[in-house]
Amino acid sequence: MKKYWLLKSEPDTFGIDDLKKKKREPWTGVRNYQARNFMKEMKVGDLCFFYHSSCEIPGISGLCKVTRVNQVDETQFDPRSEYFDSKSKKENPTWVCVEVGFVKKFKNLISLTELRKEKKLSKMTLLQKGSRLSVQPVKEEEYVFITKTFKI
DNA sequence: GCCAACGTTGGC
DNA sequence: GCCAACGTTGGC
Repeated sequence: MKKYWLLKSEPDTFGIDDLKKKKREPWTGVRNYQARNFMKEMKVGDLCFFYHSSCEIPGISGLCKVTRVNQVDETQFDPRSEYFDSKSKKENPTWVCVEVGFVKKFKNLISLTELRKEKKLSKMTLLQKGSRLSVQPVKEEEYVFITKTFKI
């Protein structure tokens, strides 16, 4: 059963255009257990909305798909990385991630403001008050509604 | 195990 | 840059 997800990224650091250029990218830098656990649930072929956060117009910028699962996030072992984790052991890495591949960039970014206008999306995790998870599940109905409602 | 203090996220 | 909401840390 294919599942749907949403991944947040700051476009100034790594946006949909960067993924388009690189084609594939390991989703490193997640340092929240709940977010990591969702990545552990992902299967190859699952689709993920690519969300731009902390920027001028936050919103969903495109689509990507899971291309590899259970990847070790190497940044946890790099002392120069901002994601370095001194407590993580090579033989049992704390942080694992998935690799994602570019699928498409939406013709128009679906802004957070537009998403909030949709009553059918009111239960969406992204739109809940105080929701900061950088990796979150998206219900199939939500995925279908969004891809049908907006010109992507 | 509680909880205050601190750090981070992310919209505005 | 502000600040609300949430997560983590560490003393007790």
